Amino acid sequence: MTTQPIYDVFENHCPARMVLDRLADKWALLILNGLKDGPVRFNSIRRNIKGISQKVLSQTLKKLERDGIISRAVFPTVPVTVEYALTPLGHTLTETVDALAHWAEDHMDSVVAAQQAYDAADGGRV
Amino acid sequence: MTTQPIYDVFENHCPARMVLDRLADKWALLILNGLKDGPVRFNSIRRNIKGISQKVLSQTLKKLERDGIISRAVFPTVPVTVEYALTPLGHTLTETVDALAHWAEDHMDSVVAAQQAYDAADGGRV
DNA sequence: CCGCATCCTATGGGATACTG
DNA sequence: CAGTATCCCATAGGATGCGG
Repeated sequence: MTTQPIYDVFENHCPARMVLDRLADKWALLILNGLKDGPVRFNSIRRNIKGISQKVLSQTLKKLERDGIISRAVFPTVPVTVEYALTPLGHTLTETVDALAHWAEDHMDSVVAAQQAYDAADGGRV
Repeated sequence: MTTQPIYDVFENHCPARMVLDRLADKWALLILNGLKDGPVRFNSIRRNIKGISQKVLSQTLKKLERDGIISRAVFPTVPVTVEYALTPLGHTLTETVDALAHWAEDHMDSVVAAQQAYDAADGGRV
């Protein structure tokens, strides 16, 4: 109890595990990545991220807001306008999230090649 | 223009989206993180990652192997010994994955605080 | 335009038991 | 030790329709 406050993602009940879990979500990662250049409106995000449903977007945004990673601003226009943006806390994430997304784009070829090699060997065993 | 066939994680059918999806998995992230210091045996990984089931571990390892991110080495001892390790490709990921895990550990307090504030406000509205 | 509510299916993932 | 195979349930998440 004295000096055990170091958090560890490998521990089952550590809050850090929970946080990592939130981040380990493709939709969340894509949303965060989409917000890195400034506030974006709901339907704009939705259009940017191909394939996301309105429900999932809504849910994910709310979770991220609850986590203090993004903020939600409502403008009383008619009809209403809502903008989502990264909070300062959220900004500390952009680099990392960006890195992950870029890794995916950069090494995709290698991954696809590896998959084909694997399947051609005995992975595709039937 | 020169290099426009750049893949885009925001595109629905882009392979990069698939790769990101693979990475956006808390178990995969934890496994990769656990392998960053060298080869580890199956049950050892399992013990290190609290709460992972043997089924999920097995599945995730296989996927990562298929993706060429980790390698699997079998030693014909009795009983058999199997070691998992990062491939060169996998090594290019460690920094990023590490960053994500560290972010979770470092900013967990802020996240938890944000959650409580959110719930105390109107998030907990019933 | 923003987003909640509902329905419904597919999948993730835990527990358990068995093989090489 | 290192898995594979089942069973089985909880949840994710798509589709659709309504309300502010």
